[in-house]
Amino acid sequence: MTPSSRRLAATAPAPLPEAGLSPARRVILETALHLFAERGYSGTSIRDIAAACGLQGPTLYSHYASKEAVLAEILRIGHDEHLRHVRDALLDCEPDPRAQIRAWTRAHVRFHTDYPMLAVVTNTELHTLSPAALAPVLSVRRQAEQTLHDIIERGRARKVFKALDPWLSAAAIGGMGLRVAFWFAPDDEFTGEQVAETYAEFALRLLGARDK
Amino acid sequence: MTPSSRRLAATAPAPLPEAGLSPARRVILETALHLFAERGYSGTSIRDIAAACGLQGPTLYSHYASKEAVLAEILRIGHDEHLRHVRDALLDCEPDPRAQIRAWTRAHVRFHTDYPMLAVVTNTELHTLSPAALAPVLSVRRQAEQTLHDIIERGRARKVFKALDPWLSAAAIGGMGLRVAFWFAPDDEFTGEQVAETYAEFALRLLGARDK
DNA sequence: TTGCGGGACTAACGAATGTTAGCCTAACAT
DNA sequence: ATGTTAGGCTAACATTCGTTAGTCCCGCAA
Repeated sequence: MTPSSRRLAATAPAPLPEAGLSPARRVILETALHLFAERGYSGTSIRDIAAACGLQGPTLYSHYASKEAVLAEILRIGHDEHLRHVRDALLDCEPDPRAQIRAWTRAHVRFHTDYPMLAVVTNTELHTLSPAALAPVLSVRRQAEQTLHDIIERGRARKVFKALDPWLSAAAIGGMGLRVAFWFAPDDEFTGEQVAETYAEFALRLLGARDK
Repeated sequence: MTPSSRRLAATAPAPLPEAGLSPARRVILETALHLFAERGYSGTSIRDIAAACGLQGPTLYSHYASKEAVLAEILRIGHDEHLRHVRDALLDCEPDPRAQIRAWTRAHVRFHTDYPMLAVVTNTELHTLSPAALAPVLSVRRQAEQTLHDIIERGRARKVFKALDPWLSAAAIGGMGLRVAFWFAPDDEFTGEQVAETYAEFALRLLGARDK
């Protein structure tokens, strides 16, 4: 919502939450993530990425088979991390649907505040992937969405939510969280925690959650 | 939120809500809009657009000075139409902040359901514009946002909203509406009207609106 | 000392990019 | 008939694209 000449507010990518990457691969991935987030995948050339790493273009092919392979790994890491966020949040959470919505939304938002570039690329460049590379990523995505749908359905069945349409409720909660990645910056007026907390309350209100 | 191999659900652009376009320009703009929405600006070549119009590449330069000029006009139309939506909605609306939030959100969402491709490009490719071309578009964007902020502030002052942070509330309402353009399709389970109506209710709940 | 592999390099390929220049045709008002 | 204009064409430009091939160098194990 906040207009600016930049595509997203964050100015540097957070370290990738992925173990087992060789140092060279890590540098390439994080540099590519930075450029993809700011200029988009098609707007970034292999030579752009290499130059920002202090390398020559063809050198990247010692580490990745193609430009698309770089994007595919970024998208995989992004979706894995998002799913891990929401799954972990639900694991240590009371079984009350209100607590679960709170936990899910907080985790969802925290992913977008803590990894804004990863989140932006994850959500804007999905379509760029070839169908073969896309399938496993979409599967992870669906799992994260399913957890939210399940919580809403359960809350409705127990009459703790006076939700309007459950599918639209999930779309709204997911959508408002997605957008955070574009305007959030670490040195903002808000901390990631504050945004997450507030959005969790928004989600509960939106679902018509009964007071505890 | 709905995963698919396509970037957005809509399959064809709605006719551009702009009078005074020569027939040739209109065809070019709508074709370019279609391609930009699906593949992005950088992922679409001037020859792609021309071919989809049944033309040769260089012919486009009889109508637009550059590829960027095509995008600039699309973005201008998109932002103008969005602002017109929310402004018109507020004009025939009672002065009650609840009615105004309802009207604003409905208009916001309707823009995204009725012109999904325009909305997607408008929100995805803003950053691609050069600073000179960007400035007037950003100005329009700010006006639309300001109307929402004003309503929220007014509702808080009159104690009809028990809003949490007003800026975050606006970001959440705007963000959940933005996202609609990506999953909405005209032959969906929902009509645009239903989505708009539901999201308007979401907005009121999110703001903690007192019952009338 | 030798062998080897990781990681970097340059040169080069064919294709595609945005754009310019120059020309042709059909329609229409004078 | 004439001039004008809108709208189209082909040829060609310099540049950049993703990618491949082949080479070199450095560190380390045998």
